[in-house]
Amino acid sequence: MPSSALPRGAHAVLVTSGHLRHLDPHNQAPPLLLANSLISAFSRAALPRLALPLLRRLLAGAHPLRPDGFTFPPLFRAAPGPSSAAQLHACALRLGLLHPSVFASGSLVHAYLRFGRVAEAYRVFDEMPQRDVPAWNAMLSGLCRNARAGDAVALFGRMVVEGLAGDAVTLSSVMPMCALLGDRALALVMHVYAVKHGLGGELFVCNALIDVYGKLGMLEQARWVFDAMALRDLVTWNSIISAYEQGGKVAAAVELFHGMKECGVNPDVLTLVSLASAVAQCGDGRGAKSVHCYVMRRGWDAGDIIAGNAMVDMYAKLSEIEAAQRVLENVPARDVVSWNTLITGYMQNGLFNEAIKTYNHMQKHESLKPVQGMFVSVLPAYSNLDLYAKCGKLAEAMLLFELMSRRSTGTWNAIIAGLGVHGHGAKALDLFSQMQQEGIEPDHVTFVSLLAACSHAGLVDRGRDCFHSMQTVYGIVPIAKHYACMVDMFGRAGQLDEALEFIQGMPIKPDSAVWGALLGACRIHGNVEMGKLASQNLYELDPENVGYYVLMSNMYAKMGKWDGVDTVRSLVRRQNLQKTPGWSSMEVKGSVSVFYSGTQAEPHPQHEEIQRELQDLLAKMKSLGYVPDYSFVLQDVEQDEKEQILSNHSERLAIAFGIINTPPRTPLHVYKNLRVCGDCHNATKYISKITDREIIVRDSNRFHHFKDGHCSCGDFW
DNA sequence: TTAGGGTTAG
Repeated sequence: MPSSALPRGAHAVLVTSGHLRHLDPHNQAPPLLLANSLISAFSRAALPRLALPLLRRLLAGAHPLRPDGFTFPPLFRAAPGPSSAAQLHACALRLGLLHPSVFASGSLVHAYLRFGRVAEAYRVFDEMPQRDVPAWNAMLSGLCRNARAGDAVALFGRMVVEGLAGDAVTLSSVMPMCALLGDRALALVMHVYAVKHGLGGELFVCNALIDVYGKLGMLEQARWVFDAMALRDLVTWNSIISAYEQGGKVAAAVELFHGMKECGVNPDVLTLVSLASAVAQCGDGRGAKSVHCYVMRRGWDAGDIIAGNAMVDMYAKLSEIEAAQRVLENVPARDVVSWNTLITGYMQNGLFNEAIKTYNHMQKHESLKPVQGMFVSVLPAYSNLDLYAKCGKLAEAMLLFELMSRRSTGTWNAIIAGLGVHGHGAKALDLFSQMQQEGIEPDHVTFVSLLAACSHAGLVDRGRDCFHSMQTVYGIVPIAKHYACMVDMFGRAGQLDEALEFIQGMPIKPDSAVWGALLGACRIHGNVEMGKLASQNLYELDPENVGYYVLMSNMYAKMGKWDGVDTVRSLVRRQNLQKTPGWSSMEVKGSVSVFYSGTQAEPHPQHEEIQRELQDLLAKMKSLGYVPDYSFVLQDVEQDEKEQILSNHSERLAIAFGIINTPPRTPLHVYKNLRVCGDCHNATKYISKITDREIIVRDSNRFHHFKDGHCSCGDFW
């Protein structure tokens, strides 16, 4: 019976029981060759348990054989872990079989890198007397797999310097690094390299190019590569569809999906993952259903965790939370990502209680530890965004905080700051005591939050205590920021003389934040004389900042001191000061739009609509009694132009954009880089009433929560 | 019936 007719298992039994030589008396093949073939076959079948004993049998069996250069590469490939790779490495070295064989060394490099042993791989690679292209490729691809993008690109450079031309494998290994590094120029260079080396038509190279261009947002280039391809496979289609989907061109992504089917290419899980994200992005509920059906028909939702999670994410993004939940319940091997997706979905839809319930459920029933940082990352985000958005939801944020198992100083700082900006000074102080009880060491950031909390809540004495104990108990030397908080605290409470005295007693030079706090307080309380003192210091410390001139001018105007207004204006004119460009951003359906004050060289795509909305609002505001406050305009222009300038402030553009692009009564969240001007502050009160929306503006100073014609900040302008 | 390297992901 010829040995080739034996089933594989029989080979294994024969070989491992020492009957190799007797396997087949008619077979002329030398026993070593036969053994090598078997080792190779087993390792290709990923059966290290069968492959590795063969080596032992060869070396120490009844009839020992000396392995040759062909024996080790498949063994390296089959190594189940780094320690067995190291043992094989030592064995090959002992037998003198490693470095003479480029093949063996190259595959050992690959083996080490599979287990993240970069240093060992480098050592073997550097010791190789000569290296061929596959050896370079093993090193390059391994570095890429270990996310060592910089090293990989550097090594590729070394290869180029040594005059060795890479091949298609080289390029498709290194190309993804451009995306990881976010390096568009490098992507173009690699593309040129590919064309120069005649690899521009290689399937894998093109696929990698499309993927990289897509990830870097270079859709035109991705499309160009795609269109030029003579042969496309599943990966090609997946890459181009994903590129369009990630780039927000969802209609094109869906169209390509149909094109793919017309070409007779069968979609796989990854195709549907992109498609799910595309239909979710364009709010296509019906599309979502058909994507889900497609996935179910193939059983992917039950069998493939990525597909299942993608379905959860899709429904969550469409605010179909119940559907998301149902899908999740049917994902058999739910992991932390699955839960995180659902919880994030709840959060995005404002269902904080559901999020917390789900979180509890996950911990109780799935014995899954939340990824370290899952909530640590969510919480600060919420203290800055959602948390502030819904003052009433502060309780839920606190609950989330309670749920967190490991709380660091940073987490505590976040929740204390969150409480502080909403005026819950006393609660912030309570939490601080709790923090002390738990033995968490506060840092200087904690005290900035605490002092700001005291300031916002008008707790002057408590603030003074904090400032004191910070130094005596914790040995933290106050920095200018702490002093500025103190000045702000005295100032808001109307204790302007205290504030000034405090500044004069400072052991360090007061900076612009300190004087700025005083100026702000002077404006609130209408103290022009002290305001002058503060602004003079500010003009010296921060002469470029027009904001202080605006405040001063506004103050003079409020008091009817028009000559003061003129003086400030001429100061601004004489120095030819340019206002820091103000911008505001707003997030609608997960994408952020940024608006700049005034007319733009490149107007927003919805410019006309936004202007119409603003005009419409202005008319309604005026009918309710709104009077524009031109003291916030320093430009010397006609009155109607001033009105135009005011209503084109970036925060108003953002608000108008939000009104146009969200359903009625959806709360609007605006972030502004500068302080909201007094006129916009007033206007936003009216807008909140007219549109019956909550409008939350986070400016460089604080949160403003507008609702039903009022603002939570309580400042009067 | 003898050998090493490659592209897409929630």
